[in-house]
Amino acid sequence: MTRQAVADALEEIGLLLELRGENPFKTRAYGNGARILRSLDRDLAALVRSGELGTIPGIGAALSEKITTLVNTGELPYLEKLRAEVPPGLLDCLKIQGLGPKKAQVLWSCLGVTGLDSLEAACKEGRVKALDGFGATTERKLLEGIERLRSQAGRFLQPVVQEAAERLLKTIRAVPGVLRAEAAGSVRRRAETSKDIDLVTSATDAEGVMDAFVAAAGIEEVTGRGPTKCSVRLVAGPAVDLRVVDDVSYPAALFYFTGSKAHNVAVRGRAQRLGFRLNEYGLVRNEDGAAVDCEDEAAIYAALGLAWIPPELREDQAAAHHSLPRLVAADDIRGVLHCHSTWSDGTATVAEMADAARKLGLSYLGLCDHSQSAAYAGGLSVERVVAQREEIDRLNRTFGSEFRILHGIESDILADGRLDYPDEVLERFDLVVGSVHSRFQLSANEQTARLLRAIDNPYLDIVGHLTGRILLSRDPYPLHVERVLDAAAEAGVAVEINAHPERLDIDAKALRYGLARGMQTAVNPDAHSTEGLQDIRYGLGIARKGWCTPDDVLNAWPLDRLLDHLSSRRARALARGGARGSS
DNA sequence: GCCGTTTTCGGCCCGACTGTTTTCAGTCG
Repeated sequence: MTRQAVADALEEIGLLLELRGENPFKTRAYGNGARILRSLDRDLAALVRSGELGTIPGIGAALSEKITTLVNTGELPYLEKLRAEVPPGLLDCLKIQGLGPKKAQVLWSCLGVTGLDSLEAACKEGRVKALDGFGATTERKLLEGIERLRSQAGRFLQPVVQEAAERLLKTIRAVPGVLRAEAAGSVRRRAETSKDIDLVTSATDAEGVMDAFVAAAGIEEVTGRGPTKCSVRLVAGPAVDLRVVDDVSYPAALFYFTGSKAHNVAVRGRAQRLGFRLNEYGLVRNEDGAAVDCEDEAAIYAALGLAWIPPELREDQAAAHHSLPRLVAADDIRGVLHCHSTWSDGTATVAEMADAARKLGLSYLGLCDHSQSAAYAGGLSVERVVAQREEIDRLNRTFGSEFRILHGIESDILADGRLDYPDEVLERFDLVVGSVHSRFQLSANEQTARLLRAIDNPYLDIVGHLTGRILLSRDPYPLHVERVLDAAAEAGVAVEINAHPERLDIDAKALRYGLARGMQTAVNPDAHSTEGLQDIRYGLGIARKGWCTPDDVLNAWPLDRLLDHLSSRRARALARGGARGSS
């Protein structure tokens, strides 16, 4: 059993125990265990074999034994027993914002709620508001929550679909006779979430490819199979469509199944105007019915007088543009800004994070742990800020010129828009990220005023996760996004692309709006572990979808340029603030 | 359930907000 699957099992035990009303510290121990496993950068099976599991802080005798059983046998009787005692649908109910285990337990025991359907019925019949501790508002919010959950059902985050696609492609490419194979659809376009996975391949032996495909690991059921198309559903949830074509048709098929629908319509329209017909099998000249020889996608675009359009841009009007930007790519990234360490809620030490960044070939690491008002995340008091600085200075002396840790902070933006340290503390940081972590329920005007005041603070360098959204789970808070981006562009404050796959905040559309007004950005992994640094690839997808060039991205700049920018930006902002007599 | 240890059991991150109350419990970050 994989580390991820074991972590999921521990997490589920924690939730089931909570629903049974167990000691909260016991349930938390399972949740902690799941988090520890997810951020572990060692081989779990090897840890089990060597008996070192119990030496990991947070993993004691009980968890160690259960993890060992899961790894060795793939099952756990203890978990099966818990599952039998709690209705499975009750876990779905916990995904509703504002409904925790205590209330779910009451709904189950008093009203017989066992899932979203029975909860919806109970709400509509007014039985929920009659319960002690519940009221009409709660009942209404539960119904809204059910509605939102249903509207997002069947969508999956990038780590799920990207990794499944890569794994299946590896299987397909290993089949004899396979010439080309790629992911198409929303996965290739790097959409924030995907409904399903589309794979396109060219092969001399379609049957052989499909045989290997349906035999791949992680497939729950085969839902359809014909001569050119095979559909399956994965254990992880998403459906996968595999299309096998001959190699001549491959470029057109890849183009067609990559979409988006709007992009295909635009390009087909252009083809029509130029006297061609474009479908999933190829590009055909109308006057003589001859197929145009296109050995790859670029040739199709070229035949229509267009440069090849990167899949990330195939959402809107890209086909109407004559020149496309040189999009930022993984190779451009020089460093990371905004990640955490054990000084606050990260799982790796500063030295470990720095080491991981160096191994990725990066030349700087902006460490931005949580600030003092983030008590839940172990935010740094002023004294600990000073101590952390000493540790960072000490480490920097060991690196020489090839690597540098920047001492930053992720400072909470308070409800009134102030940052949560006085200026004399803020000025000591190399880098200040400001983020909203509380008071999401302010009105759009209040939230906007809050962000605008933060942007006016001369010490703020980067706005963190602008809208607070959590994909598939929490909507953005009300905010006049464009007004905030206008102000950030004006003040020279960057707005990050939070690269965590559950956030991807800001989104590509807002990013493009800001960039067009001169705003800068940074692709920030917001990593809480060494592994989390890898999330930068999801942020790059958004950057590219937002038409972002390397010049727009602070962490695509060499360290010298970044440091010059940060110091001159602050000097300008202080001069401006001084002139206005505010701070 | 984990940890640290006064080696047998008590403390475990904590403050703010919401909706329900009339002083608080549940949820969240």
